[in-house]
Amino acid sequence: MLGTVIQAIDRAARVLAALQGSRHLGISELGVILQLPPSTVHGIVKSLQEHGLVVKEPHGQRYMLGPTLLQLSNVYLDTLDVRARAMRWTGDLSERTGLAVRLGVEFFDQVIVIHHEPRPDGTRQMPETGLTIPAHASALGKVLLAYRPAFLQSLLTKVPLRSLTGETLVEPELLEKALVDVVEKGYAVEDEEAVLGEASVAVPVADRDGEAVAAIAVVLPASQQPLADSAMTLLREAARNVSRELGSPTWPPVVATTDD
Amino acid sequence: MLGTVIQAIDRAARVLAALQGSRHLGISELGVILQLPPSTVHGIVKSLQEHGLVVKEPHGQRYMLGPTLLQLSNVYLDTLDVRARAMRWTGDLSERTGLAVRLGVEFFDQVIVIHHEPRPDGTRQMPETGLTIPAHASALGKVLLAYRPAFLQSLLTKVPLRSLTGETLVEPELLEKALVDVVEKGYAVEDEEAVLGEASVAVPVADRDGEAVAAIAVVLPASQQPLADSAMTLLREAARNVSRELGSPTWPPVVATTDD
DNA sequence: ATGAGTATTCGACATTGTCGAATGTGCTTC
DNA sequence: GAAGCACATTCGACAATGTCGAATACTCAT
Repeated sequence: MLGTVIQAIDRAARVLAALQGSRHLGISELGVILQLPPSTVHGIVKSLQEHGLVVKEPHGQRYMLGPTLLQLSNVYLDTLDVRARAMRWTGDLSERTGLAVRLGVEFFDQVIVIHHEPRPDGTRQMPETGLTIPAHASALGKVLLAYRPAFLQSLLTKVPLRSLTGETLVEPELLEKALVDVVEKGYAVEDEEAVLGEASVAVPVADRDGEAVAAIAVVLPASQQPLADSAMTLLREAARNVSRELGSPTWPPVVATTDD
Repeated sequence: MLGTVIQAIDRAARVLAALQGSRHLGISELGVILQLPPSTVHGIVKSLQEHGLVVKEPHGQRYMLGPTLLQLSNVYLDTLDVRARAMRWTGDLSERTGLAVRLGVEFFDQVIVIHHEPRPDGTRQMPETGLTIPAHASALGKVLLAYRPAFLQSLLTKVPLRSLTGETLVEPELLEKALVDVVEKGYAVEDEEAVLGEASVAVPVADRDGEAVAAIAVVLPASQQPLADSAMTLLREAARNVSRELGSPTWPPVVATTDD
């Protein structure tokens, strides 16, 4: 059925995606973005509104995403076995390294953070759960690309790769070379490729098939590169512990075969 | 158009709602829940899957909610003016009271937490953003019911009201009486109505129309009722500060007229 | 109050979604 | 490994639904 989706549902999802991008949009604006007549867009938006998936903004005519998405996403997070098992270990990791920790999974050509432990220094930090980062520009993403060749293949159908900073690897050949390195070393480094001034190191989490299904990263200021050996050890231990709880026979994982 | 939604989109939303309830469901199970043939359900699910709104579980045939919901909900939270403005004040409130704080808005017959400040005592607490609570069983909800009569009217079309604990108010007359009290006092109390052992006190947040659009609650153990006067003052100040930033001409808000 | 821009309603009809039948897949048991 | 059962997925006919242009209503700025 892939390739033959229900058009009305596809269009509804594209309305949500447009609102994700631009936040507040009127019917006519959505029509322009989606290349659809206003009356068609109106029908879609009203149908989504009925379920709280979109709402009209409080003082105007434009629409925005709605609260049902928040409720559903809470359930999504609750359903993730890897997240539930990682909570304790990522918490420990953050406490013992003094660093923020991210747990990420594959999300189209990106990685999405499904759990975030802020730096345990008492400062106020923006919650990161739900943030998406291009896979090739993040340590989390590079780990998943390295251990999941199908993910890399899928990504490479979408060249040109986006450049976030001057440090982002956008040449496919350079990226592939870097990913070989990741598998050899068992971890990936991100050095200002996604966010200036920010570095991170990520390692894979393996499931019961022994394949990488997630990645754990610690985040540090770029000026404090490279990561201390002690933190590296704690990072690897956390990932190994999560992997063991998921039933993984081995750690680090095997590189998945591409003909899954 | 309310009442004449696009059926395919309505069905897609109902698939999401079914997965919200039961977490993991196969096509046949969804068919039973939705009263639709498996092949129809399959088309819907595949269309949602294309956009990451549902995924197949890692080792099985059943489906679950997908990561796109997390990304979209992050944007939803980011879009909320009241939340952006409340972040600082709820943070202060939590610090100064030593209590957990919730910011909630109306969500069908419930209230949904759009921001959560954990108790600032360094203990690990479950994140509550995205949690929904029946409106009549929570201080947050009772404030909104009291100041937004249309919300109460909508709720009362859905009797019988659900009982969560032996303390929950389920008689419409008792609830309405309690809500009159809320407006007189300017705050609502929740005393083990939603969760045994848990109490909270909530006050309204007003927007530029001078109407309640959200509520802020502090959460305390039921054994520590009633809330200290000092904390009560801090709670009211936080709500007033958020309201002022939203452009409210007055605080506490007026009770909205029912013919909005 | 007026006008422009936009949202919403309405209804004809073509296209799309639906759904029953057939086929394929996965899992359990022997 | 084979068989059987439960369930998922594919296929295609056709009816119902979604689409979209025209008309109407609403909102906002001047």
